[in-house]
Amino acid sequence: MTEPTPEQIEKLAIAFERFTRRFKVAEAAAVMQNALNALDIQALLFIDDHPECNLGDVARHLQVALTTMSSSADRLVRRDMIERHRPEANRRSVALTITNKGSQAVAGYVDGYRASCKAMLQALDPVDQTEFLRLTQQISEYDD
Amino acid sequence: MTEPTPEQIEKLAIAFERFTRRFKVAEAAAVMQNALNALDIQALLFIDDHPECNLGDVARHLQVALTTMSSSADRLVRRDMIERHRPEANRRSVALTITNKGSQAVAGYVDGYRASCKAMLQALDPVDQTEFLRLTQQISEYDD
DNA sequence: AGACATACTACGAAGTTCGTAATATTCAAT
DNA sequence: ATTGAATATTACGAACTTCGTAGTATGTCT
Repeated sequence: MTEPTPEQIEKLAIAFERFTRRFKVAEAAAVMQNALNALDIQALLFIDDHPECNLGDVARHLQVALTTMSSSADRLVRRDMIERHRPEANRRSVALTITNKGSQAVAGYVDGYRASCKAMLQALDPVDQTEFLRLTQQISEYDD
Repeated sequence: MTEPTPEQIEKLAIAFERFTRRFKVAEAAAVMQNALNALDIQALLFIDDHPECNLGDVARHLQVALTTMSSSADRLVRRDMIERHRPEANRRSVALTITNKGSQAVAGYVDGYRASCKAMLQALDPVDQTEFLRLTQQISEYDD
């Protein structure tokens, strides 16, 4: 692994700052659409991916206090996005599952995210598209 | 300008999700360090880039209500990160300038951001580094 | 059964956002 | 020079979010 030059890092920082703005805008739009805040959306995405997970799991993943997650769950339940229920196996915990309405919200968010990804790829010609994809994957798999 | 395939989009979405997490963590760390919230940090970055700017400029750029920006400026002034003063040219407005302490906070944030960029580039060999940089710049310049 | 750990909820304090209204200043006519 | 409208910000308060403390219910271990 060779050290990237400061100039390269600088250029990447500028470019990255610019194209991640697109994603922030997309996320903000998703927030507006369902009147959910950023935390609640992230929680919903996690619950969608981890059915029957409990509050502690989500709080740990999102690095917020347990009570904060409890409030978030309250809001999501109130909006019919998720359901709480006590599993017989361990009745101290709550199992969180997504509802149809919650799934739709997730789908909406994911669509927005994909649209941003698509817009990025469309800036490139086909050869560069596959090249960019390869490099991006390599970076995402490289765990320091 | 060819349509990317759904598979490509899907793969990019997954990879992108993963490597942007690094930036979120870096930003969260910056927030912790100075006990500033995300809005205040973004405001500080803008003020650093636009000395003598006024509240409206910042509010418009960050897409928040003017009153929200006023509160943010209160907090930044209270923490000695910026200074407000009334320019003689137009005494209705306030000119915002960064202080030494504010500059240090910006430098800390920028360092964190660059470190993330560097970590990304280090996942690639030198040839791919320049290639990735080229593609990233091309995307950031497209449709702006 | 008792002691302790686990998983969550209730409540309240502190902080953030933003709408409404008020203030100060500038500009443009009259 | 004065009035009126436009501009730029601040004061205030309502609604909401986060999180710490304390409490409840359940599980585990001896």
